[in-house]
Amino acid sequence: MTKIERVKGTRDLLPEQMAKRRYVFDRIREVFERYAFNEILTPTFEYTRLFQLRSGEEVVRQLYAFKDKGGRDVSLRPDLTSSVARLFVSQFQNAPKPVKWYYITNMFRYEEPQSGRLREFWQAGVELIGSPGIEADAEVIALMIESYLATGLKDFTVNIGDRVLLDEFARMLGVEDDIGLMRLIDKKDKLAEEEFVEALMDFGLKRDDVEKVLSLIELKGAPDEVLPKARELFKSESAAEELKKIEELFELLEAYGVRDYALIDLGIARGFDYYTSIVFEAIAPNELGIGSIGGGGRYDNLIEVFGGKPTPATGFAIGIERLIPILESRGLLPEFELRPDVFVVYIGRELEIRKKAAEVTRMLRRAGMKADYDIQGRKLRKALDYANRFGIPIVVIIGKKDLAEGRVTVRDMATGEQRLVPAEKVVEEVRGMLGR
RNA sequence: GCCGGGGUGGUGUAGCCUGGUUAGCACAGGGGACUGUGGAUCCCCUAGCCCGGGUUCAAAUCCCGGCCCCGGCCCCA
Repeated sequence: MTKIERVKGTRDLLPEQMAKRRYVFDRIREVFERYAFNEILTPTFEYTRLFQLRSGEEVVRQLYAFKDKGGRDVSLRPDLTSSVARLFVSQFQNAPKPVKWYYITNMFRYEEPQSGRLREFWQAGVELIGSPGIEADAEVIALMIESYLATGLKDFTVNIGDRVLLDEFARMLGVEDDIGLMRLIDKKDKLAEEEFVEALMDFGLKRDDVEKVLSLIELKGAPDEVLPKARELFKSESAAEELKKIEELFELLEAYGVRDYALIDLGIARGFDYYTSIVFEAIAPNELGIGSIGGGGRYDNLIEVFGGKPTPATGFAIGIERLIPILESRGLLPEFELRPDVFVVYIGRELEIRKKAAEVTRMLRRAGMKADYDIQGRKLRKALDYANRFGIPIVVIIGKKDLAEGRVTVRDMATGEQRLVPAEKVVEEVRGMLGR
Protein backbone atom coordinates (compact mmCIF):
# COMPACT_ATOMS: atom_id res chain seq x y z
CA MET A 1 0.00 0.00 0.00
CA THR A 2 1.23 3.44 -0.84
CA LYS A 3 1.54 5.76 2.04
CA ILE A 4 0.29 9.25 1.26
CA GLU A 5 2.03 11.99 3.14
CA ARG A 6 1.07 15.55 3.78
CA VAL A 7 1.94 18.03 1.13
CA LYS A 8 5.08 19.93 2.06
CA GLY A 9 4.51 22.92 4.26
CA THR A 10 1.03 21.88 5.38
CA ARG A 11 -0.19 20.80 8.81
CA ASP A 12 -2.74 18.50 10.31
CA LEU A 13 -4.39 20.18 13.23
CA LEU A 14 -5.36 17.84 16.03
CA PRO A 15 -8.12 18.37 18.58
CA GLU A 16 -5.87 19.92 21.26
CA GLN A 17 -4.37 22.32 18.76
CA MET A 18 -7.73 23.18 17.27
CA ALA A 19 -9.08 24.02 20.70
CA LYS A 20 -6.23 26.44 21.26
CA ARG A 21 -6.51 27.96 17.81
CA ARG A 22 -10.20 28.46 18.24
CA TYR A 23 -9.55 30.18 21.53
CA VAL A 24 -7.09 32.56 19.86
CA PHE A 25 -9.41 33.18 16.91
CA ASP A 26 -12.30 33.89 19.27
CA ARG A 27 -10.31 36.42 21.30
CA ILE A 28 -9.18 38.24 18.17
CA ARG A 29 -12.59 38.08 16.55
CA GLU A 30 -14.21 39.65 19.59
CA VAL A 31 -11.90 42.64 19.39
CA PHE A 32 -12.38 43.01 15.63
CA GLU A 33 -16.12 43.00 16.16
CA ARG A 34 -15.96 45.56 18.95
CA TYR A 35 -14.09 47.86 16.60
CA ALA A 36 -17.07 47.50 14.29
CA PHE A 37 -15.29 45.61 11.56
CA ASN A 38 -17.48 43.07 9.77
CA GLU A 39 -16.36 39.67 8.61
CA ILE A 40 -15.99 38.82 4.95
CA LEU A 41 -14.54 35.94 3.01
CA THR A 42 -13.46 35.81 -0.60
CA PRO A 43 -12.75 32.71 -2.71
CA THR A 44 -9.78 30.54 -1.87
CA PHE A 45 -8.55 30.96 -5.42
CA GLU A 46 -8.73 33.73 -7.97
CA TYR A 47 -7.48 34.38 -11.45
CA THR A 48 -3.72 34.48 -11.31
CA ARG A 49 -3.87 37.85 -13.05
CA LEU A 50 -5.48 39.36 -9.97
CA PHE A 51 -2.41 38.63 -7.91
CA GLN A 52 -0.05 39.65 -10.70
CA LEU A 53 -1.67 43.08 -11.00
CA ARG A 54 0.00 44.17 -7.86
CA SER A 55 3.20 43.22 -9.63
CA GLY A 56 5.39 42.47 -6.65
CA GLU A 57 7.71 40.02 -8.33
CA GLU A 58 8.34 38.02 -5.19
CA VAL A 59 4.64 37.56 -4.54
CA VAL A 60 4.11 36.24 -8.04
CA ARG A 61 7.04 33.87 -7.71
CA GLN A 62 5.44 32.42 -4.59
CA LEU A 63 2.01 31.87 -6.05
CA TYR A 64 0.43 28.46 -5.85
CA ALA A 65 -0.63 28.68 -9.47
CA PHE A 66 -2.32 26.10 -11.67
CA LYS A 67 -4.65 25.67 -14.60
CA ASP A 68 -8.13 24.38 -13.86
CA LYS A 69 -10.00 21.98 -16.12
CA GLY A 70 -11.47 24.84 -18.07
CA GLY A 71 -7.99 26.10 -18.85
CA ARG A 72 -8.25 29.08 -16.50
CA ASP A 73 -5.04 30.28 -14.90
CA VAL A 74 -5.85 30.42 -11.22
CA SER A 75 -3.91 30.74 -7.98
CA LEU A 76 -4.55 30.11 -4.32
CA ARG A 77 -4.66 33.41 -2.48
CA PRO A 78 -1.31 34.52 -1.01
CA ASP A 79 -3.14 37.11 1.07
CA LEU A 80 -6.56 38.69 1.12
CA THR A 81 -5.72 42.23 0.15
CA SER A 82 -5.93 41.68 -3.60
CA SER A 83 -9.25 39.91 -3.32
CA VAL A 84 -10.60 42.59 -1.05
CA ALA A 85 -9.52 45.26 -3.51
CA ARG A 86 -11.25 43.34 -6.31
CA LEU A 87 -14.40 43.00 -4.28
CA PHE A 88 -14.36 46.63 -3.25
CA VAL A 89 -13.85 47.89 -6.79
CA SER A 90 -16.57 45.72 -8.26
CA GLN A 91 -19.29 46.32 -5.68
CA PHE A 92 -18.48 48.78 -2.93
CA GLN A 93 -17.05 51.91 -4.50
CA ASN A 94 -20.25 53.78 -3.75
CA ALA A 95 -20.77 52.32 -0.32
CA PRO A 96 -20.69 54.69 2.67
CA LYS A 97 -17.10 55.14 3.82
CA PRO A 98 -15.22 53.80 5.50
CA VAL A 99 -15.66 50.18 4.62
CA LYS A 100 -14.42 48.10 7.55
CA TRP A 101 -13.87 44.44 6.87
CA TYR A 102 -12.07 41.65 8.67
CA TYR A 103 -11.21 38.07 7.87
CA ILE A 104 -9.74 35.05 9.58
CA THR A 105 -8.73 32.51 7.01
CA ASN A 106 -5.98 30.55 5.33
CA MET A 107 -3.44 31.75 2.78
CA PHE A 108 -1.03 29.94 0.51
CA ARG A 109 2.50 30.81 -0.50
CA TYR A 110 4.91 28.54 -2.27
CA GLU A 111 7.95 29.11 -0.10
CA GLU A 112 10.49 26.97 1.68
CA PRO A 113 9.00 26.13 5.05
CA GLN A 114 10.93 27.03 8.18
CA SER A 115 10.26 28.34 11.66
CA GLY A 116 7.01 30.31 11.64
CA ARG A 117 6.54 29.77 7.95
CA LEU A 118 4.30 27.28 6.18
CA ARG A 119 2.89 27.00 2.71
CA GLU A 120 -0.62 27.10 4.09
CA PHE A 121 -1.05 29.46 6.98
CA TRP A 122 -3.77 31.51 8.60
CA GLN A 123 -4.10 35.21 9.00
CA ALA A 124 -6.49 37.34 10.99
CA GLY A 125 -6.61 40.72 9.35
CA VAL A 126 -8.58 43.84 8.65
CA GLU A 127 -8.92 46.32 5.80
CA LEU A 128 -10.19 49.83 6.37
CA ILE A 129 -11.04 51.40 3.03
CA GLY A 130 -11.95 54.97 2.18
CA SER A 131 -10.32 56.90 5.01
CA PRO A 132 -7.34 59.09 4.17
CA GLY A 133 -6.84 60.49 7.66
CA ILE A 134 -4.35 59.51 10.30
CA GLU A 135 -7.33 58.48 12.43
CA ALA A 136 -7.68 55.45 10.18
CA ASP A 137 -4.04 54.49 10.74
CA ALA A 138 -4.54 54.94 14.46
CA GLU A 139 -7.71 52.85 14.38
CA VAL A 140 -6.05 49.84 12.76
CA ILE A 141 -2.84 50.08 14.76
CA ALA A 142 -4.79 50.32 17.99
CA LEU A 143 -6.90 47.39 16.88
CA MET A 144 -3.84 45.30 16.18
CA ILE A 145 -2.40 46.09 19.59
CA GLU A 146 -5.68 45.29 21.32
CA SER A 147 -5.92 42.03 19.42
CA TYR A 148 -2.61 40.85 20.83
CA LEU A 149 -3.58 42.04 24.28
CA ALA A 150 -6.80 40.06 24.03
CA THR A 151 -4.79 36.87 23.53
CA GLY A 152 -2.88 37.60 26.72
CA LEU A 153 0.31 38.76 25.02
CA LYS A 154 1.93 41.70 26.76
CA ASP A 155 5.56 42.03 25.79
CA PHE A 156 5.40 43.05 22.18
CA THR A 157 5.79 46.25 20.28
CA VAL A 158 4.29 47.61 17.12
CA ASN A 159 7.04 49.39 15.26
CA ILE A 160 5.92 52.12 12.95
CA GLY A 161 7.72 53.32 9.85
CA ASP A 162 6.81 55.48 6.93
CA ARG A 163 7.22 54.90 3.23
CA VAL A 164 6.98 58.58 2.38
CA LEU A 165 10.00 59.27 4.52
CA LEU A 166 11.91 56.33 3.09
CA ASP A 167 11.16 57.49 -0.44
CA GLU A 168 12.32 60.92 0.48
CA PHE A 169 15.42 59.42 1.96
CA ALA A 170 16.18 57.51 -1.22
CA ARG A 171 15.77 60.72 -3.16
CA MET A 172 18.11 62.56 -0.82
CA LEU A 173 20.75 59.97 -1.57
CA GLY A 174 19.97 60.04 -5.25
CA VAL A 175 19.24 56.33 -5.22
CA GLU A 176 17.15 55.10 -8.12
CA ASP A 177 16.49 51.60 -6.81
CA ASP A 178 14.52 52.85 -3.84
CA ILE A 179 12.92 49.45 -3.27
CA GLY A 180 16.34 47.84 -3.22
CA LEU A 181 17.53 50.35 -0.66
CA MET A 182 14.46 49.75 1.48
CA ARG A 183 15.01 46.04 1.39
CA LEU A 184 18.52 46.57 2.56
CA ILE A 185 17.47 48.94 5.31
CA ASP A 186 14.84 46.45 6.38
CA LYS A 187 17.64 44.00 7.12
CA LYS A 188 19.43 46.26 9.52
CA ASP A 189 18.54 44.22 12.57
CA LYS A 190 19.75 40.98 11.06
CA LEU A 191 23.26 42.12 10.28
CA ALA A 192 26.14 43.26 12.41
CA GLU A 193 26.91 46.93 11.86
CA GLU A 194 30.03 46.33 9.78
CA GLU A 195 28.24 43.79 7.60
CA PHE A 196 25.45 46.26 7.15
CA VAL A 197 27.87 49.01 6.16
CA GLU A 198 29.54 46.64 3.74
CA ALA A 199 26.20 45.73 2.20
CA LEU A 200 25.41 49.41 1.77
CA MET A 201 28.76 50.04 0.07
CA ASP A 202 28.13 47.07 -2.20
CA PHE A 203 24.79 48.60 -3.02
CA GLY A 204 26.74 51.60 -4.29
CA LEU A 205 26.40 54.14 -1.53
CA LYS A 206 29.15 56.62 -0.83
CA ARG A 207 30.74 56.93 2.56
CA ASP A 208 28.70 59.87 3.80
CA ASP A 209 25.50 58.37 2.40
CA VAL A 210 26.20 55.28 4.43
CA GLU A 211 26.48 57.59 7.41
CA LYS A 212 23.08 58.99 6.58
CA VAL A 213 21.60 55.51 6.46
CA LEU A 214 23.13 54.78 9.83
CA SER A 215 21.56 57.88 11.26
CA LEU A 216 18.24 56.90 9.69
CA ILE A 217 18.18 53.53 11.36
CA GLU A 218 19.00 55.28 14.61
CA LEU A 219 15.56 56.81 14.31
CA LYS A 220 14.01 54.19 16.45
CA GLY A 221 12.21 54.38 19.74
CA ALA A 222 9.66 56.53 21.48
CA PRO A 223 8.38 59.51 19.45
CA ASP A 224 9.65 62.08 21.96
CA GLU A 225 13.22 61.09 21.20
CA VAL A 226 12.88 60.14 17.57
CA LEU A 227 10.79 62.94 16.12
CA PRO A 228 13.19 65.80 16.91
CA LYS A 229 16.08 63.87 15.32
CA ALA A 230 13.94 63.01 12.33
CA ARG A 231 13.14 66.66 11.82
CA GLU A 232 16.84 67.34 11.53
CA LEU A 233 17.36 64.63 8.96
CA PHE A 234 14.31 65.39 6.84
CA LYS A 235 13.99 68.98 5.74
CA SER A 236 11.40 68.92 2.96
CA GLU A 237 7.88 70.18 3.38
CA SER A 238 6.30 66.82 2.57
CA ALA A 239 8.54 65.14 5.14
CA ALA A 240 7.58 67.73 7.73
CA GLU A 241 3.95 67.02 6.99
CA GLU A 242 4.47 63.30 7.32
CA LEU A 243 6.30 63.72 10.61
CA LYS A 244 3.43 65.85 11.85
CA LYS A 245 1.10 62.98 11.01
CA ILE A 246 3.24 60.54 12.95
CA GLU A 247 3.16 62.86 15.91
CA GLU A 248 -0.61 63.00 15.73
CA LEU A 249 -0.75 59.24 15.32
CA PHE A 250 0.91 58.78 18.68
CA GLU A 251 -1.38 61.33 20.28
CA LEU A 252 -4.32 59.34 18.98
CA LEU A 253 -2.80 56.07 20.14
CA GLU A 254 -2.61 57.62 23.57
CA ALA A 255 -6.32 58.33 23.38
CA TYR A 256 -6.85 54.71 22.44
CA GLY A 257 -4.87 53.75 25.54
CA VAL A 258 -2.28 51.73 23.64
CA ARG A 259 0.52 54.23 23.08
CA ASP A 260 2.98 52.29 25.23
CA TYR A 261 2.99 49.41 22.79
CA ALA A 262 3.94 51.54 19.81
CA LEU A 263 7.38 52.72 18.76
CA ILE A 264 8.77 54.57 15.80
CA ASP A 265 11.21 52.71 13.59
CA LEU A 266 11.83 54.66 10.42
CA GLY A 267 13.97 51.83 9.10
CA ILE A 268 10.90 49.65 8.58
CA ALA A 269 10.03 49.28 4.92
CA ARG A 270 7.89 46.12 4.75
CA GLY A 271 8.17 43.84 1.81
CA PHE A 272 5.10 44.65 -0.18
CA ASP A 273 5.67 47.30 -2.79
CA TYR A 274 2.18 48.72 -2.56
CA TYR A 275 2.50 50.45 0.79
CA THR A 276 2.40 54.22 0.49
CA SER A 277 2.71 55.83 3.89
CA ILE A 278 2.49 54.57 7.46
CA VAL A 279 3.68 50.95 7.72
CA PHE A 280 4.04 48.86 10.85
CA GLU A 281 4.96 45.46 12.14
CA ALA A 282 4.50 43.70 15.45
CA ILE A 283 7.45 42.03 17.15
CA ALA A 284 7.41 39.84 20.24
CA PRO A 285 10.75 38.70 21.63
CA ASN A 286 11.17 34.93 21.34
CA GLU A 287 13.72 32.17 20.96
CA LEU A 288 11.75 30.41 18.27
CA GLY A 289 13.27 32.20 15.34
CA ILE A 290 10.03 34.00 14.65
CA GLY A 291 10.32 37.51 13.26
CA SER A 292 7.26 39.68 12.97
CA ILE A 293 3.97 38.32 14.23
CA GLY A 294 1.91 40.73 12.19
CA GLY A 295 2.21 43.67 9.89
CA GLY A 296 0.36 46.16 7.83
CA GLY A 297 0.22 49.66 6.50
CA ARG A 298 -1.41 52.17 4.27
CA TYR A 299 -1.91 51.42 0.60
CA ASP A 300 -3.52 54.44 -0.94
CA ASN A 301 -3.06 53.60 -4.59
CA LEU A 302 -3.83 49.90 -4.65
CA ILE A 303 -7.54 50.33 -5.32
CA GLU A 304 -6.62 52.33 -8.42
CA VAL A 305 -4.32 49.59 -9.60
CA PHE A 306 -7.33 47.28 -9.46
CA GLY A 307 -9.31 49.65 -11.64
CA GLY A 308 -11.16 51.64 -9.02
CA LYS A 309 -11.36 55.32 -8.24
CA PRO A 310 -8.42 56.53 -6.18
CA THR A 311 -9.33 55.34 -2.70
CA PRO A 312 -7.18 55.42 0.41
CA ALA A 313 -6.94 52.27 2.49
CA THR A 314 -5.05 50.71 5.33
CA GLY A 315 -5.01 47.38 7.10
CA PHE A 316 -2.98 44.66 8.75
CA ALA A 317 -2.70 40.92 9.13
CA ILE A 318 -1.77 38.86 12.17
CA GLY A 319 0.08 35.61 11.46
CA ILE A 320 -1.63 32.92 13.48
CA GLU A 321 1.10 30.32 13.12
CA ARG A 322 3.58 32.83 14.46
CA LEU A 323 1.44 34.13 17.25
CA ILE A 324 0.37 30.76 18.66
CA PRO A 325 3.83 29.29 19.31
CA ILE A 326 4.77 32.49 21.09
CA LEU A 327 1.63 32.40 23.24
CA GLU A 328 2.29 28.73 23.86
CA SER A 329 5.90 29.28 24.90
CA ARG A 330 4.71 31.80 27.45
CA GLY A 331 2.01 29.58 28.85
CA LEU A 332 -0.69 31.99 27.76
CA LEU A 333 -2.94 29.37 26.22
CA PRO A 334 -5.38 27.57 28.48
CA GLU A 335 -5.53 23.80 28.50
CA PHE A 336 -8.82 22.57 27.16
CA GLU A 337 -10.76 19.56 28.42
CA LEU A 338 -11.57 17.41 25.46
CA ARG A 339 -12.89 14.51 27.48
CA PRO A 340 -16.57 14.00 28.07
CA ASP A 341 -18.12 14.92 31.40
CA VAL A 342 -19.85 11.61 31.69
CA PHE A 343 -19.45 8.17 30.20
CA VAL A 344 -22.23 5.61 29.98
CA VAL A 345 -21.34 1.92 30.06
CA TYR A 346 -23.58 -1.09 29.98
CA ILE A 347 -23.28 -4.68 31.04
CA GLY A 348 -24.57 -7.36 28.74
CA ARG A 349 -25.21 -7.53 25.03
CA GLU A 350 -28.99 -7.52 25.00
CA LEU A 351 -30.57 -4.99 22.69
CA GLU A 352 -32.69 -3.71 25.55
CA ILE A 353 -29.58 -2.82 27.52
CA ARG A 354 -27.82 -1.28 24.54
CA LYS A 355 -30.88 0.81 23.81
CA LYS A 356 -31.05 1.96 27.40
CA ALA A 357 -27.42 3.10 27.23
CA ALA A 358 -28.14 5.13 24.09
CA GLU A 359 -31.24 6.56 25.71
CA VAL A 360 -29.51 7.61 28.93
CA THR A 361 -26.73 9.17 26.87
CA ARG A 362 -29.30 11.04 24.86
CA MET A 363 -30.88 12.45 28.02
CA LEU A 364 -27.51 13.64 29.28
CA ARG A 365 -26.69 15.23 25.93
CA ARG A 366 -30.05 16.91 25.67
CA ALA A 367 -29.40 18.34 29.11
CA GLY A 368 -26.32 20.02 27.70
CA MET A 369 -23.65 17.74 29.05
CA LYS A 370 -20.75 16.42 27.04
CA ALA A 371 -21.71 12.77 27.22
CA ASP A 372 -20.43 9.67 25.54
CA TYR A 373 -21.16 5.99 25.85
CA ASP A 374 -19.20 2.86 25.21
CA ILE A 375 -20.03 2.19 21.61
CA GLN A 376 -17.35 -0.49 21.64
CA GLY A 377 -19.34 -2.55 24.12
CA ARG A 378 -16.33 -3.33 26.28
CA LYS A 379 -16.50 -5.34 29.39
CA LEU A 380 -17.20 -3.26 32.46
CA ARG A 381 -13.64 -3.49 33.70
CA LYS A 382 -12.21 -2.28 30.41
CA ALA A 383 -14.82 0.40 30.08
CA LEU A 384 -13.95 1.84 33.48
CA ASP A 385 -10.32 1.61 32.51
CA TYR A 386 -11.07 3.61 29.42
CA ALA A 387 -12.99 6.26 31.34
CA ASN A 388 -10.16 6.50 33.81
CA ARG A 389 -7.53 6.93 31.13
CA PHE A 390 -9.28 9.98 29.80
CA GLY A 391 -10.07 11.35 33.20
CA ILE A 392 -13.80 11.23 32.66
CA PRO A 393 -15.16 12.21 36.08
CA ILE A 394 -18.47 10.35 36.06
CA VAL A 395 -19.55 6.98 34.73
CA VAL A 396 -23.12 5.77 34.50
CA ILE A 397 -23.36 2.00 34.69
CA ILE A 398 -26.38 0.25 33.27
CA GLY A 399 -26.84 -3.37 34.31
CA LYS A 400 -29.61 -5.81 33.78
CA LYS A 401 -30.36 -6.47 37.45
CA ASP A 402 -30.66 -2.80 38.38
CA LEU A 403 -32.51 -1.98 35.24
CA ALA A 404 -35.15 -4.52 36.17
CA GLU A 405 -35.86 -2.17 39.07
CA GLY A 406 -35.62 0.84 36.80
CA ARG A 407 -32.38 2.01 38.31
CA VAL A 408 -28.86 2.77 37.12
CA THR A 409 -25.58 3.29 38.92
CA VAL A 410 -23.81 6.65 38.88
CA ARG A 411 -20.15 6.41 39.81
CA ASP A 412 -17.78 9.17 40.83
CA MET A 413 -14.50 8.10 39.28
CA ALA A 414 -12.33 10.15 41.60
CA THR A 415 -13.69 8.74 44.84
CA GLY A 416 -15.16 5.47 43.67
CA GLU A 417 -18.45 6.37 45.33
CA GLN A 418 -21.54 5.09 43.60
CA ARG A 419 -25.24 5.67 43.87
CA LEU A 420 -28.10 3.64 42.59
CA VAL A 421 -30.66 6.08 41.24
CA PRO A 422 -33.90 5.82 39.29
CA ALA A 423 -33.13 5.98 35.59
CA GLU A 424 -35.21 9.10 35.11
CA LYS A 425 -33.18 10.91 37.78
CA VAL A 426 -29.85 10.28 36.13
CA VAL A 427 -29.53 13.74 34.56
CA GLU A 428 -30.22 15.42 37.85
CA GLU A 429 -27.78 13.20 39.69
CA VAL A 430 -24.96 13.65 37.20
CA ARG A 431 -25.49 17.38 37.03
CA GLY A 432 -25.30 17.56 40.80
CA MET A 433 -22.06 15.63 40.86
CA LEU A 434 -20.54 17.85 38.19
CA GLY A 435 -21.48 20.80 40.33
CA ARG A 436 -23.61 22.54 37.76
C1' G B 1 15.14 28.56 -5.96
C1' C B 2 19.79 27.90 -2.75
C1' C B 3 22.46 25.90 1.85
C1' G B 4 23.03 22.65 6.43
C1' G B 5 21.10 18.54 9.56
C1' G B 6 17.70 14.49 9.62
C1' G B 7 13.83 10.27 8.13
C1' U B 8 13.24 2.66 11.83
C1' G B 9 5.51 0.19 14.02
C1' G B 10 0.55 5.26 16.05
C1' U B 11 4.49 7.79 19.51
C1' G B 12 9.59 7.82 21.50
C1' U B 13 13.82 5.06 20.37
C1' A B 14 18.21 0.75 19.74
C1' G B 15 20.67 -1.05 15.46
C1' C B 16 23.78 2.39 10.74
C1' C B 17 30.23 4.34 11.55
C1' U B 18 32.70 -1.36 11.14
C1' G B 19 26.72 -4.66 5.44
C1' G B 20 25.39 -10.90 7.43
C1' U B 21 20.16 -14.27 13.00
C1' U B 22 13.11 -14.02 12.85
C1' A B 23 15.00 -5.47 13.11
C1' G B 24 15.28 -5.05 19.73
C1' C B 25 12.90 -2.00 23.62
C1' A B 26 9.20 1.26 25.94
C1' C B 27 4.57 3.57 25.62
C1' A B 28 -0.04 3.57 23.09
C1' G B 29 -4.02 0.33 20.67
C1' G B 30 -6.97 -4.56 20.61
C1' G B 31 -7.93 -9.11 23.34
C1' G B 32 -7.43 -12.37 27.57
C1' A B 33 -6.32 -13.93 32.91
C1' C B 34 -11.17 -11.55 35.67
C1' U B 35 -18.98 -13.96 32.91
C1' G B 36 -21.50 -6.65 37.33
C1' U B 37 -16.77 -2.49 39.09
C1' G B 38 -11.10 1.23 37.03
C1' G B 39 -6.12 3.32 38.10
C1' A B 40 -1.83 -2.81 39.73
C1' U B 41 0.23 -7.29 37.60
C1' C B 42 0.88 -11.10 33.95
C1' C B 43 0.03 -13.26 28.97
C1' C B 44 -1.25 -12.90 23.76
C1' C B 45 -2.13 -9.98 19.35
C1' U B 46 -1.79 -5.75 15.88
C1' A B 47 1.97 -2.73 13.76
C1' G B 48 7.95 -0.42 11.20
C1' C B 49 13.37 0.24 8.17
C1' C B 50 10.25 7.32 3.47
C1' C B 51 10.33 6.07 -2.09
C1' G B 52 13.18 4.51 -6.41
C1' G B 53 17.71 2.98 -8.49
C1' G B 54 22.88 1.27 -7.83
C1' U B 55 27.06 -1.59 -5.42
C1' U B 56 27.26 -6.61 -3.21
C1' C B 57 26.53 -13.55 -2.58
C1' A B 58 23.95 -10.32 1.02
C1' A B 59 21.58 -3.37 2.30
C1' A B 60 17.77 -0.39 7.75
C1' U B 61 23.24 -0.15 7.32
C1' C B 62 27.40 1.92 1.69
C1' C B 63 26.50 5.22 -3.03
C1' C B 64 23.07 8.28 -6.27
C1' G B 65 18.32 10.63 -7.18
C1' G B 66 13.56 12.00 -5.38
C1' C B 67 9.99 13.00 -1.44
C1' C B 68 9.15 14.70 3.44
C1' C B 69 10.70 16.89 8.31
C1' C B 70 13.80 20.55 11.23
C1' G B 71 16.61 24.97 10.64
C1' G B 72 19.02 29.03 7.72
C1' C B 73 19.10 32.39 3.11
C1' C B 74 15.65 35.01 -0.13
C1' C B 75 10.98 36.86 1.17
C1' C B 76 7.15 37.33 4.51
C1' A B 77 2.57 36.51 8.61
